Amino acid sequence: MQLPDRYDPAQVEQRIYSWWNEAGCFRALDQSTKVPYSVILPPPNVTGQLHLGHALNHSIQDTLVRWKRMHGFNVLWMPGTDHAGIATQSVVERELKKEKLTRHDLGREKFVERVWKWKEQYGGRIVEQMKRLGDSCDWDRECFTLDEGVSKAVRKTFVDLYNKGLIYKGLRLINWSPALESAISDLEVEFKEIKGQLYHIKYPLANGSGFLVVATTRPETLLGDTAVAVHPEDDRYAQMVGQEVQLPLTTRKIPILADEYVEKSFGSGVVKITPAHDFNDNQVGQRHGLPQINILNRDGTLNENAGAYQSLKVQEARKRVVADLEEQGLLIKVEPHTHQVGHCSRTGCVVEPFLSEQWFVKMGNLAEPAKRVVESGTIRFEPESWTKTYLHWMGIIQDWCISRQLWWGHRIPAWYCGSCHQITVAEVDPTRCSHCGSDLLAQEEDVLDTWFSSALWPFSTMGWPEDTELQKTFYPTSVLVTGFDIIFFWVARMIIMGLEFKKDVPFRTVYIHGVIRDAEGKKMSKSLGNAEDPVQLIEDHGADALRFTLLSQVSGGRDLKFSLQRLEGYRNFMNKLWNAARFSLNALKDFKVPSEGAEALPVKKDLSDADQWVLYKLGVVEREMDEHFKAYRFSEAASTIYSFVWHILCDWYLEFIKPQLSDTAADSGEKVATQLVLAQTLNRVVRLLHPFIPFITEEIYQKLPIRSEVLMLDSYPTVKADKNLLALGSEEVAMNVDLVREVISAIRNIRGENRIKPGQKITARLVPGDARSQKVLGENKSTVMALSKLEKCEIEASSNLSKCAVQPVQVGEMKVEVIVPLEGLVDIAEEIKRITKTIEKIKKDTAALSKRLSDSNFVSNAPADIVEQGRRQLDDSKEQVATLESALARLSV
RNA sequence: GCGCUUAUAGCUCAGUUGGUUAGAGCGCUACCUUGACAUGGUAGAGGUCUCCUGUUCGAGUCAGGAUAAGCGCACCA
Repeated sequence: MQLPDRYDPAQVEQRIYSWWNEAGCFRALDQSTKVPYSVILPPPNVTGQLHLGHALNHSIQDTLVRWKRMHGFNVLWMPGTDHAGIATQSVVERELKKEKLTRHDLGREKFVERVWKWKEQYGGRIVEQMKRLGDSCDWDRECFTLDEGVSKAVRKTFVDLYNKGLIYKGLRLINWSPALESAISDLEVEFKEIKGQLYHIKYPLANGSGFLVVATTRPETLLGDTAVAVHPEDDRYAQMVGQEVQLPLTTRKIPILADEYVEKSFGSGVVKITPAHDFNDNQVGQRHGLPQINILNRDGTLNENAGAYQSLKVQEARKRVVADLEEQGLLIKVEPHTHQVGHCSRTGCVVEPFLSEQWFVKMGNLAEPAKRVVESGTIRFEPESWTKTYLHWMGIIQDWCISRQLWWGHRIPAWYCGSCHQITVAEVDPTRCSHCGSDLLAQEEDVLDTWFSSALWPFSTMGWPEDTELQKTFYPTSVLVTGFDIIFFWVARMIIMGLEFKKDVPFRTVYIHGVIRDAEGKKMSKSLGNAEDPVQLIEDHGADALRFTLLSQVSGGRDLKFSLQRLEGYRNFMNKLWNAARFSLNALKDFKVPSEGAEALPVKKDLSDADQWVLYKLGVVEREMDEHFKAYRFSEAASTIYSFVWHILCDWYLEFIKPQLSDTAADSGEKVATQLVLAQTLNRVVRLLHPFIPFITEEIYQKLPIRSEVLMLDSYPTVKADKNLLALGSEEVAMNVDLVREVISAIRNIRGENRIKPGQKITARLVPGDARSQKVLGENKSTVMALSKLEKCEIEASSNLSKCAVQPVQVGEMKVEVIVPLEGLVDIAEEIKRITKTIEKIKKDTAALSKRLSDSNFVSNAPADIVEQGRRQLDDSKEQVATLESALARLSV
């Protein structure tokens, strides 16, 4: 079988994915004797396109899930999409706008129909993109937040919470988005620093005896003022408290009151109080029983309470109010003033505090148990530092405004009675008022905040409120993987709802990863134009390369910077792996697969040092991979296996075995053993890599002589499970091979530094300093010769350093002097430079050690083995320097 | 204001419980088309681990402080 010399992911990925999917590899079992492992995918918006943030989030989950699946768990990765109330409604409204229509022209029913049509047409797009990435979700169970089952769960939770008094409706000051004409929650408000103005305005005293100066950033809201306030202990104004001021531009007189909320030192120390348009003023108003005057319409224009300014937009009204004040001589000064202004996170418009009837969830009592499960460690954040942020937020939590004045979403299951005006809340659409029995019922127009249904996701997707096997098996889920930006929006609310309705946490561990930034560290966004399209990246370089790039940077929840160069680097790694497989398959073409397959063991006496070395290294790698995975150290795991493949397998092992496995090499027990080791190693390497890079590994696996049916369903290699094979590698032999490598590197170093052409055959003299080195060199002479291109290799007992390059080599106790006679080869000056440099380096490196050893504190207090180790090392270094100096002396003669 | 995070090579970052001479990728320099791979190979250059103080025989790692950058929450109208 001929493989192309370049790996082409486009030829592989989609074919492999369909094959897995059709074979049912992604399916979870409702019931099984296997240990369950479940993850719910944070449902992306149906309107969404896969971005790098998703790619990162999904790569982590897919890697975890594949790893667990290979460990024999019954794995459920639950996929789904979110109806995303505002986002989706906006998309369709924009579509309508092109037809010069608004949603009101269509009416609610027609509009919602239209959104469903849009969803049917485009909602699958992001799911298709997820498949390109390799997500091994159980697609048969895919959910949508407006599905019938999920909707049932939403209704049930709403009704339950209402009946428990935890959901209420009330006239409250809420955050209002004039662009959406809807309420939004506290979390949907983003504060941005705005350079505005602070206007100082005269408020004349009603008795005509003077005026107060009020400083405000929002002069137009004075039309809704119902008081001015000063600090109770402010001597400047003490005698005025209880009097009235004449509110400018109106005919109203409003009281001067005292409240601790006022800061004496800010501005003039006098604050206008506008209870209907400011959260702080609202509280002051409640304390003092002030009236609330709403001056805004739903669209952000001023209403009839604004008199002459009615129907102006806020900004326009502000200009006019300021101009009028100035004309009346009431404007004292205008100062530049930077302050934080709330903006709608969806539309970017300025959020208005707005008085309106909304539905709320009472959070206080619900938050308590949700705090406790994190405090007690029942739920663990990874990294742990997010615990503090979570608890802080839970401590200051406000009631959650859950009603939205939208049409797309879960319509609130509350009905208003036309005759008794009471509210009926029910899971099933009622025909009669539960209070008076009238059939004059009208359902609430508002829908629920999208996050309300998301909060139920861990169990609503598993069939709740029905009592399903799926829940018994998979709830609570094992781990939740998400970004920190939705800890409050989503994670906290899932914990609250899980505890309330399932009486158990929704997950045990919350793994929080960082945010993807561009190469300059800027947040990626469409508007900045720095967002890379993962689908394009997959097309250019393959999903595996993209996944590996992302995972190699996932460490401790830190943000990661995306660079194309790095992606190309890992694309190259895929090619390297591919070619290693290509070479190996060729070297194994006459390999006779033993009947034991993956269980087959080579005959111990036939194993070469290189074979034992690679098995030993593989064992170390497998142990490390296990530890890294368990601790969510993705970048470490990625780099561990990367360097094994490139720097152990390719750089050395394949080179070691080339002569033995060449087409012309004779058959022997040793060759068979090496072939078996190679076949086993390759098999284990693709298994180790599979969770990171599923496609290329499966493709290679399918061509391997030793394998079972499907890689993704094969087991994950662990030292414990396969101790027979890996036990054939020994640390002792591994050290021997390390010595051989060091010797080869030393010869190459001499060649390189002395500019000896690669084609130039040279002689090396190796002087072992001990019996073990002598034996090792003797047994591996041909390997040394092949890999350092020697014409002749002498192993001698004594050194003759005359006109020679020399390099001392040491591995553990084994010492070798590597000598290359230079007569007639090179300019001696180069070698003098090289040796001098080496001596300096050794001296510099051991300076600190030497100092430490001469410190009596260290010698008497440090553990004996550390001191002993240091002494030996210092002695060795001195010996090496002596050798080098001797060679140096003879060079210049 | 409260809280969190980060500072290691030119760049991007690893570095787990304190212990040999601090690592990788990219980039850079020189050489090499050697029968898996030029998306490659070999060799090399490049670091006062931000600073100060402490704990310790020993600190990139632990503690305290400073500086700088980033983020979250709450905010003075």
